[in-house]
Amino acid sequence: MKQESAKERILLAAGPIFASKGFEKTTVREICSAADVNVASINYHFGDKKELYTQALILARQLREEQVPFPAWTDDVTPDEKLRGFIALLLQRIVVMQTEPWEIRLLLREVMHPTDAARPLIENYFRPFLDRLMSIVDEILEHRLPDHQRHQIGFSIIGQCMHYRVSGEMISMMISEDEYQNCFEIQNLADHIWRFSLGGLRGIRESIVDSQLSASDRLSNQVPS
Amino acid sequence: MKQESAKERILLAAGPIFASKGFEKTTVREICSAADVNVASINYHFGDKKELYTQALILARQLREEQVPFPAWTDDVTPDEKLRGFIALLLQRIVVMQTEPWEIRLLLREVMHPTDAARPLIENYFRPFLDRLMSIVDEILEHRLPDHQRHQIGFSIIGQCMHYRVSGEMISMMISEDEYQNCFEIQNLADHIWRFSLGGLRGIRESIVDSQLSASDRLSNQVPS
DNA sequence: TAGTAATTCAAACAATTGTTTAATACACTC
DNA sequence: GAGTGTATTAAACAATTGTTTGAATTACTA
Repeated sequence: MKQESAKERILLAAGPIFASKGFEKTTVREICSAADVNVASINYHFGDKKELYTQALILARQLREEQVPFPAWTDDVTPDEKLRGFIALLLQRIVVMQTEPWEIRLLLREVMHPTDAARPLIENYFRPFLDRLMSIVDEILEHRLPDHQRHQIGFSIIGQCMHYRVSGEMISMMISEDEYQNCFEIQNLADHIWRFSLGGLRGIRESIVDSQLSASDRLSNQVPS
Repeated sequence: MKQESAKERILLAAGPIFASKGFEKTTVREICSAADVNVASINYHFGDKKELYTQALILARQLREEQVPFPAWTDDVTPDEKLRGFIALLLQRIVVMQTEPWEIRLLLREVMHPTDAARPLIENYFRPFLDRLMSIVDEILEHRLPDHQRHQIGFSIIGQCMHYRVSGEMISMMISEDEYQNCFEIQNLADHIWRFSLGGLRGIRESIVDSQLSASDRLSNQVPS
């Protein structure tokens, strides 16, 4: 009298396993063991392993169709504080990712190995991050830069965060375990990246002011020689 | 009358294959076929597949050291210029995709998914690289921060560069092809990352000055109540 | 040149993989 | 309740993996 059919149990068991180990390293026997079904069941119900993976991907997408919303900031939150919140959120959701549900992790895995035509999915997930970030940058700079500069700034901030995901293992090997435990927690990292990026932004803002000044110099305020 | 011994041919053949497919997906038979040796040769000369991988990594590092030595800066180069040079060098080493030598791909693979073979790599290759960057940072700040902060700064700069390598695909999805062609050349990126990082460093330097001031306030300049 | 050590080779080995099979158990209809 | 189609099972299968074996060949030395 099991609530879920064998097919459902396989699908539900496969998702998290695929999400954490990927397609290649996941064995059908492991899935069947987790789903408590016979080894032949995958082939009986899904045809083959690949089709099961596809179904798991589809299921993940259905379950996560709606975008995960960003926190809504009230009006009294300063742009600087928003940036701090954004960086912490990015670190939390994409870098650590343990807190993310398996559906997201599975989809993200697909993102990292861009073999399939899952392009729109990628856009849907990452585009809001970048857009949101750039609008915060606009606020901080009190100025909307040309797109390519906005993008470069966005990638500078995202890149700092992503590095802890992409090279996280290497980083943990390069510094002492003690330092890693104490100084590379999410909040520590968010603080540093926040400060570093605020500095970078301020430098850019000042260079804007300079260029504007020099531009107005050239235009209307020629210094008499 | 072959110039290269079987052992050498195996090593030379293994490098590019490991680099393009990774350790798991590379089969010993493929390597042996490429090296034109018997299947048993790997085990005879190297013991097992894993040791061959380690040797290939070591070779990659040696070749890379010879190919791209670090520039020796003269005394009149300012720390800021050194940072600019460092960033450009890093970008040049890791971002260029086409005509990219297998040594880089193999090394970067190890960065993202380190195996046991990564330990000596870190000590001999990556650590000195990070140290170099951090010493430049020390010069710019005219102050040696605690290690964890030096590391975080180093990772912030390296992370910005790495992002264009690791997420290059996603980046090209986020921006128009036109913008990508015109504004994301290596020199453009180096300029931006350089400026952004200089700003970040300046922010940190000022926070040092502030904390030193407030520290001296507390220590020797107590305000009479 | 004879002999010994090092190397190469085809073949087999053991383990793991995804998949198939054929018998059995179950569920449902008439 | 017999019959029929579906579902489950243990076992085997075929393919691939890294590795080992033992004989054959080569290279080197005394």
